[in-house]
Amino acid sequence: MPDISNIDAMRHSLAHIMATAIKHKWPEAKFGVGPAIDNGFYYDIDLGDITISEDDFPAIETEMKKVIEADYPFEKMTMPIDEAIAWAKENNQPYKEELLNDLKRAGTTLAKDLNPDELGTIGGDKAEVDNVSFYKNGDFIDLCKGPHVVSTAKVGAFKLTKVAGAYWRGNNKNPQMQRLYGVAFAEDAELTDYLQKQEEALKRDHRKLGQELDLFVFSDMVGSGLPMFTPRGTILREELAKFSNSLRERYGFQKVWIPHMTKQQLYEVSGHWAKFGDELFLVKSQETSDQFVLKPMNCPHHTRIYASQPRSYRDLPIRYLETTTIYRDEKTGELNGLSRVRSATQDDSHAFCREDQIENEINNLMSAADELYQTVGMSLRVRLSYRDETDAYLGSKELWESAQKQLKNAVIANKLEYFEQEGEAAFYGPKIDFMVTDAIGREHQVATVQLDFVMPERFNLEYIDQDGAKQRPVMIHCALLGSIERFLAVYIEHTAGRFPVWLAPEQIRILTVNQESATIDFAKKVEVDAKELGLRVYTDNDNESIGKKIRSAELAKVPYIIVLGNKEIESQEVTPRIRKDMAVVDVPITVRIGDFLKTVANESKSRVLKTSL
RNA sequence: GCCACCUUAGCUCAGUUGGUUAGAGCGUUAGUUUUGUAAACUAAAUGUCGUCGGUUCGAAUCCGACAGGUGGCUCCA
Repeated sequence: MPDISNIDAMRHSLAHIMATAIKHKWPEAKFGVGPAIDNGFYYDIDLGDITISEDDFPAIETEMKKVIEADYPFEKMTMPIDEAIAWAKENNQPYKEELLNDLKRAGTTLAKDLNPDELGTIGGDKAEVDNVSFYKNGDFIDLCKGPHVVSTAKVGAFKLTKVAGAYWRGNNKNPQMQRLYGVAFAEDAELTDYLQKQEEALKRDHRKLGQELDLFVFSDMVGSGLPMFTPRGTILREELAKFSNSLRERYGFQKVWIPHMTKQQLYEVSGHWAKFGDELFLVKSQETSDQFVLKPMNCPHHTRIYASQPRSYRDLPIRYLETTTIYRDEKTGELNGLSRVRSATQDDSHAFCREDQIENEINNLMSAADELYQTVGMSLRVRLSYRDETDAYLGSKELWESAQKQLKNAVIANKLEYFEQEGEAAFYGPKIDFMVTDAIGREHQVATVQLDFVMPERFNLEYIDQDGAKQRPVMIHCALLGSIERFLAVYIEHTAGRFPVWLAPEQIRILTVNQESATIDFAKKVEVDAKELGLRVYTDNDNESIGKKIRSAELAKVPYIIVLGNKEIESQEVTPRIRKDMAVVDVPITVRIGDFLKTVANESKSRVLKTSL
């Protein structure tokens, strides 16, 4: 049985075995780096004009199995670095040669200049600079630090998964190599298990569910990265935004409204034009000579509202809130469903406050965030991102230190799980990043609260203090959901489309047993009663079997299904069918129709995750 | 933006080495049935085979460009 703790060595050895197979098939192959990674391994390969596709995988895997069955020992050899360079030259391995030359040049400072993948491949310990190590398995020799398994038969279960382009040494100025990925585990069962989990994740894919549940669409005519939301999807967006807003309105935030474009000048002042100019959508006026831009963020606009009149220290904090769409011209290759789009809607807010008010403001926002993520049923932890000792930051050091302390106090006061990281702050201020873990264990960054010392400066924002002197306010940016699109991408996959009642586009589906007018009239009345309570309800009158109508309601993941027929007309009671994830008990319960509707309406209003029925 | 792959009905997908009027299931529509907690029966309609151009006697099929998508790389205020 293979040694489980040795899994990295197994994966790394598989990278070598894959390289061996490639070399057998294409002797002219030039190799880059081939490390072990989470769940597997990869190797970067340059085959000149030859492209490997997934169709080649069976042949490569067969060749790999031959190497594995031959059970060649992995033999370690060391040689002086100059000899190694000569070897690389002789064997026409320019990438290895480049790494070795860097290694020689960098000497003892090596660790800083090479990334870990490269270190793993070439043998990067300071002590080994003079003598680098090679590993030999059968007829294949590779520059490598190791470690490896004893012999090629000891590598466990593997599968080649995909081929991708990857820039040499991760730099897009460098040529692109072909990266072959594989997954590998010590035991066959683990590999099978992993592949099954991948399939599970695929079933939850928000792009797939978005189509199946009729939530959002894309159109070639509108363009890539520009999602449009159907009536159902729009309910999700609006309920989420409404909730996010209400959590802040409680703390004195007021709604504002800004147009979605502006003159270029606004971003020249804010500094975004110089820094992010190539991500801005430009809009040309046919009437004037002004250059317009679609807004890629909202803060500069909001400063204009703040600055529209003189502010007293008594007025602060001034808090603006707006759910509004921003536009960024993302590179096409980076777009992805709802998680990376060109039009994103932020539940954005900006508080303008005094330095001594930071803690209280952050406290409020943390409390709002905590409530929001508890309500949607996702566990939250936060990262406090501080400055480091370099001078890459704007604003006085005292201000930073005071602000960082206030951030931390607010996080502790809210009993949030947190960790601190120096050097992760933005140049304009420290921040708090929100990370949530979804139902299948993946962590996503959803939103940030950021302190900003720079924008008030650039826009010359001020207030008058008690001595009549002009002072600079601090700006606090916050989006609790982040972008609604991105949040939905995470949330759809978290819930697998089974939304809680308050978010469900359709909360109750009424199924009629037959098409007799008594039944239809009764269903109509129940529907009207439900709508009066503010419920989202749909009646399925189709001339289909009740089984089929239940099936289609279940597939639509409607929280409550009620069947209406003569029995219900007589008893005025229903036995609601409750979506499995919401039910607390397993037995069906019969309730009076009016009580049922009231209960659901209450659950919707109080945003519960489970039903009390 | 870069590399690889993909694009056939509303959806999921077949379509043999280029060869007549391009198929299936689900969905939709119509009729029959009047249904009791996860799929009733019968019939019908539906396609610029992503777009444009090329090769060919002939293109869904081969080639090119463009658009859109997928997986990576690079990026993400």
